[in-house]
Amino acid sequence: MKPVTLKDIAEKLGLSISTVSKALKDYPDVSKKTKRLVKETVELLHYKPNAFAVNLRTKESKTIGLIIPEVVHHFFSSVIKGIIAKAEKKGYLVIILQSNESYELEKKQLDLLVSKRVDGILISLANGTGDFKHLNDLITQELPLVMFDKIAKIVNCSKVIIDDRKAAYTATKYLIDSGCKRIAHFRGPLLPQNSIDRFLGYKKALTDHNIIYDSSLVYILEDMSYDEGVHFAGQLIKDHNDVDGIFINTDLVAIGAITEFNRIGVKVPEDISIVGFSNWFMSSVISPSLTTINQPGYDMGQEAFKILYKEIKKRKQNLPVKFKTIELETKLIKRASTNN
Amino acid sequence: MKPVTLKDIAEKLGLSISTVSKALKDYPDVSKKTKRLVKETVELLHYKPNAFAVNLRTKESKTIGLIIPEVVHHFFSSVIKGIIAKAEKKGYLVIILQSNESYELEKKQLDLLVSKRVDGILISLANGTGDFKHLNDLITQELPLVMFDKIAKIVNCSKVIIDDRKAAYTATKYLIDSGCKRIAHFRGPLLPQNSIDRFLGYKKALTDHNIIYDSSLVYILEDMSYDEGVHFAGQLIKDHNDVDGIFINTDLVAIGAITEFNRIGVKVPEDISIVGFSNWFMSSVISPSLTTINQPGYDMGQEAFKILYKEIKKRKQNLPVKFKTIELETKLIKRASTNN
DNA sequence: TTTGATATCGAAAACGTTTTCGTTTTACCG
DNA sequence: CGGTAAAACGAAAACGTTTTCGATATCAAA
Repeated sequence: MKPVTLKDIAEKLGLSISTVSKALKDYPDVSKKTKRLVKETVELLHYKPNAFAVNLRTKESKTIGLIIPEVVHHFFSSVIKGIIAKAEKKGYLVIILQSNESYELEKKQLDLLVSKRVDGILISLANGTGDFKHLNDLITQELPLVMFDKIAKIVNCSKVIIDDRKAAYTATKYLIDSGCKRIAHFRGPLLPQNSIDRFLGYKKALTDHNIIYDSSLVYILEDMSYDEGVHFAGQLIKDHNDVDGIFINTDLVAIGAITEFNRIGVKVPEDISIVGFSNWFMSSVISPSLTTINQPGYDMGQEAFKILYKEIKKRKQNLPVKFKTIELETKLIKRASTNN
Repeated sequence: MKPVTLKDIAEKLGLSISTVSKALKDYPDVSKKTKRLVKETVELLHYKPNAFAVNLRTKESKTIGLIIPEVVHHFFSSVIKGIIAKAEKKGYLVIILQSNESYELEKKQLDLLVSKRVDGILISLANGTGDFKHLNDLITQELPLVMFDKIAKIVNCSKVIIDDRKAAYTATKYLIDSGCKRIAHFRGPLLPQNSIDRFLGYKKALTDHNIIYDSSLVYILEDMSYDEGVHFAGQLIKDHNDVDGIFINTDLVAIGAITEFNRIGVKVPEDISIVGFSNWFMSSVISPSLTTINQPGYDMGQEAFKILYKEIKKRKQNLPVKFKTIELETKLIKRASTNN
């Protein structure tokens, strides 16, 4: 019941292992006759090359690693889908690991992947990640690495991102244009670049339109959950009864907020307008439906893999690789949680 | 810049490769002194065992494969999370593939995984899968296989499921108990076992409560999407103006239906009560919130991996494995889309 | 000192493939 | 038929580990 090997085929055909191997890879120094013979026998015996041996010999696993903060998440699962779709086309498999937004775990997972000797790594950073040695180590090891969405600008590798700052600016400006004068912001934790950029976009939109920035209107959320949305919506109303708009870092939180406003009788958008971020499917369904920024998860996954794939190929041929950053377009999706 | 190998350590220490290897695995025939020495040098040189070589030698990859119909799906991403959480604890990595509800693709992905020589496979069947040869082949190859959620009863392997029939019965009975007399059913495609079972549960609940089963009230959906929910909700109203309840195969469709009913002025639950299935997060948020059956995705993932892990261990020791089926509890979540 | 036991180590095969390089066979031309 | 070039094949090393089994070193007891 042992699996069939090249040796078995060679013996059955009275050939050498080398010839069989070469026949299968269409080497020019094997006659058409034997090639045909070998391929027939391969079919017959259901031979499958032993991936372990191939890996060892060729020093590549045709496998990449993917680390994301959280799997149960509309945006990230779209990314996953984009990645495995593209990867499959190129003959790569994808190992998925979750950092749970923890720096320690992220480090451990990264280590796991290099031990497994994946050919490259895609990563979206955990909120807890403020130190980047583990990533820089990869780069000095010359292991292809591409960061997407939650990136660190300081790390020298390829990246796939959106312009969070611009998108946040657009979102906030839309609130201003629709008549809001006093606009709050529910932002994410302090470390991640995207929550910083979204905050900066929000702030710039205000000052550009002669609205004084008031730091007491900015709420720092920890885990960006539905429950936090509920909580801070209530809190906001207590703290500031004059707020007429909120730009919220992520849709899930915005949905929590809308639910809470519905419950306590704050009318959206009549009393308070809301713009979210990411365009979760849910956002089109909640009532009132949520105006938000569309974040192209699927495309981001595809692009990230495409870059990684190119870098893997370059490295294999010992060619120099130059890192690049591509920025994907976002779009404001206007719905019912804002006026007009 | 070559990676450090056992040989490097052996040379540096004037030992043999065998001794170094054994020192690292705490063989009893290596002195404490050399063990310490070896381990120090391992730290010093940052030695990491070459996984390819280990795989080849030990004939195992410490990797499992996971095939699901669709990644961007609340239930399935919960399952994924449960699986990788448990797998990580046991030192296993998870390769995820997507069948896109296609039988052909499912077969191809399965093939990919066996070529990669994963140690075991977890699978939830595609809607299009009606033939099971590809699965039975795995079993004769003695490759551990565990099916979950969307299973085939006929395939002889371990399974993790819920009692779809009972759950559907409960859901339908709840509609009846809350006063519905004429209850429609939006079911899934014909092949998958769970859409069959849910239909049977629905039917039995009706007849057990003296409601005549009317096949014209059963709508067969193809891809279980939000859009289908919208479409069939409209259709139902046209076809039967006397319907006062619907049991819908899955929450996403139910949400489409609710949205459509809201739009065309059919009141839920006053005019029509709705019960869904799966308990997507979204269901608690839509208005009216959706009464549904909770399906424990995370637990299902964990259980599935636990069984697979045991089977892998058994096989390794050449012990006989007996297949088992575990059934997880479901729960009716009462919300606002039903009376009372 | 010899013996036997025990502790410590190393040689070597094996896992299955890829690839280089040398050897043999075939074909062709003079 | 001899010679040469091309075509077809095979031997063997290499990838880095694990593990068996035999070899050596150590030490106590006789």
